[in-house]
Amino acid sequence: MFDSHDPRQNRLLAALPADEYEYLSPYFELVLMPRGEILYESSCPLQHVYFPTTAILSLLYVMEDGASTEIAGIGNEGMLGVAVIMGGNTMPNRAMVLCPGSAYRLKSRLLMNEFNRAGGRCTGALQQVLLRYTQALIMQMSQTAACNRHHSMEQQLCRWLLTCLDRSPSNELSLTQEMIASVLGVRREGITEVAGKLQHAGLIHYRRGHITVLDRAGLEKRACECYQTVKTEFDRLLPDVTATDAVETPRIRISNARLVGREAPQTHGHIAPAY
Amino acid sequence: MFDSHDPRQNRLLAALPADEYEYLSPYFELVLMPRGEILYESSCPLQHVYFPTTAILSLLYVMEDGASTEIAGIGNEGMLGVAVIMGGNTMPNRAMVLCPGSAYRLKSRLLMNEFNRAGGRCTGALQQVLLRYTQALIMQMSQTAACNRHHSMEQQLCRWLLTCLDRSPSNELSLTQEMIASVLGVRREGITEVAGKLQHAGLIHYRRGHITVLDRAGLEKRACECYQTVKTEFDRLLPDVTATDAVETPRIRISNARLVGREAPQTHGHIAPAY
DNA sequence: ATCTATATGTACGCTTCCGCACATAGTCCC
DNA sequence: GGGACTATGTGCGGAAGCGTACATATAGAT
Repeated sequence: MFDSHDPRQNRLLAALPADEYEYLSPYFELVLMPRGEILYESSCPLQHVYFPTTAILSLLYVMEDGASTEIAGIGNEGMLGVAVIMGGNTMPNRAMVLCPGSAYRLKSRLLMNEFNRAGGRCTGALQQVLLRYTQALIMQMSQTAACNRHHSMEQQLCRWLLTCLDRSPSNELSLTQEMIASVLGVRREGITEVAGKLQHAGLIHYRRGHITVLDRAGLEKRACECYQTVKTEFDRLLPDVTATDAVETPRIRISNARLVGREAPQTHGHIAPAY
Repeated sequence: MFDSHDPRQNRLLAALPADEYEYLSPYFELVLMPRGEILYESSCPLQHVYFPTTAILSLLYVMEDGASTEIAGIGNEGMLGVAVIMGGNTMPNRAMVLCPGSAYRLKSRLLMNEFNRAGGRCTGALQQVLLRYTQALIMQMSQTAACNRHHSMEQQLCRWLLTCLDRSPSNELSLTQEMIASVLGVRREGITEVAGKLQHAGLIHYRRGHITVLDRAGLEKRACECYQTVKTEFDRLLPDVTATDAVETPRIRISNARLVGREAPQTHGHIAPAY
C-alpha cells in the first residue's frame, strides 16, 4: 500500500510540464478513500480538489426525494472540483467514492491561485489542461443526459462498466449492485436482472460487491454508441493525458506530499443516504 | 425590427465593465435567426460564438439514429460556444434556433484572444463572467440529466416551458410541439397529450406553432423541483447578470455592429434532420 | 378560394421499467 | 459458530411512454 504512490499517476498532473508540477507538488496530500465515502455534499464549499490515482469517484445529482443519477465519473484521467476554477466555490452535486483507492488532494485556494496566474512564470499549461478537461467533462455529462433518455438499462450498464474499467488498474471492480443502481438512477432489482443476464452470457462474473469483466469486447458490443463517442472525444481533447495503457514508468521521485487520513465531511443528519 | 438592437440586451455582455465591452463592441455582428436554423453541427469547427438577445437557442445531443435531447437552453442570459474558451474548437452537439429572434455573434478567435489576455489591460471580467457562466451551464446540464431520468413528461414540460418563458420577452413562445418533443427527447404524440391536458387545465393556450402561458404559477406547481433549483443556482453564480425582470433601460448607443445575413452551415447531406 | 405542406389529435398494443413484498445467501463481528 | 447486517434473487401488478397507423385541422402560397 505504501509502494509507488505518486501524484503523477493522475494523468492530468502527469500532463503538466515539470516546472508547474514542481511548484504544486509540495502541497499534495495523499488521501485513502474507502468505498462509499462522501467527499462533497450539495452546496457545501469546496475545500479541496481531488486528483484520483487509483480511486474512482462519482459525481451525483441528488434529488429532493433522495433519487440520484451520476453526472460524471472521475478517475485518474481527471479531477474532482472543476467548480473551483470556474469561480463558483460550491456545486450542487454530491461526490462519492465509487471504487476504493487513493487520490491526491490540494487546497482549493492553492489551485485557484495557480490557475489564475496565467502567462506569468509559466506557460499556462495548468490552465489549458484544466479547461480542456472541463470541456471533456461537459461532453461526458451531455452524453449522460442523452443516454439516460434514449438507451436501455442493459446498454447503459455495459457502457458504464466499460468506463469504470478504463479507469481501473485491473479488470475487477469493487462495486455493489446497489451502488450501480444509484449511480445509473435505476432500481437495484433492475441491475440484478441485467447483471445476471450478462453473467449468464459469460461477459462478467460477480460476487458480493465485486464484478470481474471477462469479455470486454462482448460488453462493447452490447453497450450503446455513447461509450465510443465519449472515449473518442476525450482522446481528442486530452491527447497527452490519455495513455489508455498502463501508467507510464513514473520517474519515481519520492513525493514530499503528506499522507493524511481522510477529510470527513459529515454524512449524517438530514442528508439522504449515499445510495 | 430595426429599433433598439443592442448587444447589451444580452446579459453576459451587459455585465462587462465599459472598457472591456468597448473593446469588443466593434466586432459584433447582428444575426437574425429563423426558427429551426442549425447554427452548429456536431464536430464542426466553431467559427463564431453567439450572444442571443431575443432568440432562444438549444444545444442538442443527437444520437446516431437521429434521436435527440436538449443538453441546455441558451437565451439572453448566456452564450453559445463556451467550447471556444475551453480550448476545444469543436463540440459534439448540435445548436439549433428554438425561438426565432436575434443574436450578436463574434468570431471565435477574437473572443479567444480577449479571453486569454487575463490580467492584462483589464480586470479579467470577461474571463470571470464566462467561466462562471460555464459553471452555470454545467449545472443546468447535470440537472437535465437527472431530470431526464426521474421526472415525468408533464413535470419536464412544465419546467421546460418555464425556462423558455424566463428567456422570452413575452408570454407567448413560438414553438411547435414537434420541436418541444425533439428537445425533450420524447414522442411528439406525448407532447400533444400533455399539452392538451395543460390547456384543458387553463395553464396554457396554444395554436399551431405558438404557445401562450396563461398561468405561470400553475405551471410552477406542476413542474419538478429542477426548475427552482437551476434558477436559484444560476442567480447565485451570475447575480449581476440575472435581472429577472425586463431588460434594464439600455444606454442606447447605436451599435457599430454590422448587420449580417445568416451564417449558413450546410444542413443537407448525411446529416439527420433537425427534429 | 383552393391547394399543399405542416401541425395537431387519437387510438391500440407493446415493452420497459417501477414499486412492492418478500426469500435467500454471503460476510463480518463477537 | 451463531447472529446480524448487507447483498442478491425473484415474482407480480401497474404505470409511463413508445411505435405505428392513421384522421383532421390550420397557415400560407398561388
